Amino acid sequence: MINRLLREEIEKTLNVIFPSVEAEGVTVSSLRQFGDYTTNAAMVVSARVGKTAKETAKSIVAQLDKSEETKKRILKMEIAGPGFINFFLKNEVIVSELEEIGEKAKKGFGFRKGEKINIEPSSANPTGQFHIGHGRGAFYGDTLANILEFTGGDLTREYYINDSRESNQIKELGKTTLGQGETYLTEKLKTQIARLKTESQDIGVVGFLLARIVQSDNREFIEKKLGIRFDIWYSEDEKLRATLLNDRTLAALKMKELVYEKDGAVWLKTSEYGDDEDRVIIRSDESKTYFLSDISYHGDKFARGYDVVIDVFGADHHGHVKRMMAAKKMLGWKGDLKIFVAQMVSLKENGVSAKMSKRAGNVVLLKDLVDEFGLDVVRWFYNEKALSTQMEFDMALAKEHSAKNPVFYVQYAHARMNSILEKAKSVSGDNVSIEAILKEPSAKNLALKILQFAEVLEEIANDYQAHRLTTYAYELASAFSAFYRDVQVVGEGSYNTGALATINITKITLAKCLSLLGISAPEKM
RNA sequence: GCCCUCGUAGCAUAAUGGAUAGUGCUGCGGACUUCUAAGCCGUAGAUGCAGGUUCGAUUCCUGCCGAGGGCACCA
Repeated sequence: MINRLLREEIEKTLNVIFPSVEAEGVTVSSLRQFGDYTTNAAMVVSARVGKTAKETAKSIVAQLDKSEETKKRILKMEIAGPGFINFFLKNEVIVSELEEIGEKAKKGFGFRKGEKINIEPSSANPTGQFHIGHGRGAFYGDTLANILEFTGGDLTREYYINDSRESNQIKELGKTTLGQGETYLTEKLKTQIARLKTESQDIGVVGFLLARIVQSDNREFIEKKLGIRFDIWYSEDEKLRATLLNDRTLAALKMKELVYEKDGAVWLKTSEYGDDEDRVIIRSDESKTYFLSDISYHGDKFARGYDVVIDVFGADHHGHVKRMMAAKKMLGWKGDLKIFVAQMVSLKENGVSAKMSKRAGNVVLLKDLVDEFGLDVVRWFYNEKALSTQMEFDMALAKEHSAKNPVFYVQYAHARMNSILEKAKSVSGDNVSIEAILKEPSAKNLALKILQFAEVLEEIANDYQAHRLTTYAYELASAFSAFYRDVQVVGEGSYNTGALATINITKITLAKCLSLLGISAPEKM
């Protein structure tokens, strides 16, 4: 790929003229006047080599000019602004790159080749249904997993079922089931209680059995309604409690002298490993805390040999990041632990922000969202925002705007491409090359946008900011719209071969974007 | 009080420290005899405040203001 090749060339160049200086990136130029690709390498490096940015740029360009690899591909290089080096590609190079992207968009990229990656979204409690807050982890995690897989990763999508009968949540659920309380009680829960068949009066047992029903309903919702597949449904009760893994974790921590007793409870010395304070792992009533389970669980994940373990936490759990990182250090887990925090989703009604509160009855369920707008709109809605965005959700406004959701723009572009490809089947080609078509600015612009697909995927594979893919998909659709406006593809008796080939690659690329986003790519609309 | 996030136009948001802060909705104004008008073209409108670092700051640092979240032997 051309940006990688240029990057390597610059790296080599810097090695020659400024040894021991790191290379910088090459990216698609923001504006056409700045060439096709651009690099800020000279400006970044200049301070370290004690020259001005422009002098540095001149040296780099002079050295690049000597390279056969560069000469073959670059029409010209310009030094512009404070020291950018802008590259203008030969059209033949754009064509070959385009064809390469067309192939890769089918087969995948290799940025994360061979890495074993485990990803787990924050799971819903076993006490109720998915609300709009849960959508973030679920959709973001799914899209990110798709992208990491498409860029070569060996992915395991995992869902943690926190169904331990020792947990207080489960006990509360049991009380509610037995009519001893009303915690978590909703109309939905009442129907789930009605499905429960047990004679037991033990709150732990009853709560556990009810949680199974709730979790099973949630699982069905995730698979059928959200269309998200998981490779592993990891039951806390089966995998951590029943196997005594929690006990072994505890023993290991004791052996390493990482715990102490205080006030009848067992504490973990997390504060010595970057956490704000020490944490209880065994309560004074001898029951285990959730944190101990979480340590066992993550230890188990790393023991399974993942190079990278990714968690998506809800914002209300962000305090857990430090303690998990502390646990990783303590136990020396090999591999990367990446924890992303999805910010809160709040409600807005009549222009006024409101907290989502089950008690106040103003919870918006994810199910209702999908029923109202359809999965494509909902997935786009979540996928277009960074996890760090504290999004506000206004149901009334969403209804008003859903018909104008950008997802339709992108899907419409795809349907149009398909329509053109279909139409061309009835006529013959005129043998115009892609290179000839590139003389049209909007065609060249579209081609360069397609080349950017590799760049976007590489960025996401590196920094996990999966929402960039929606931005890219929109830009690609937009570049196609301009192309469609300016270039007649199918004429009276023939079609333009180069233009049709361009459309074909565009369609493959756009369809791949949509499929990675979990959104359908309709053939017609 | 302490800790973590976040503050970008009327609204929802984008921007590995880069060139003129991108996009959608809303508003205003256009074009239709043509491969799908769910489309196209034009126009208006934004980085909370004050410093600092840098050739260059929406981005990094400090303080302030504002919003959200967390500070349990709940999860």
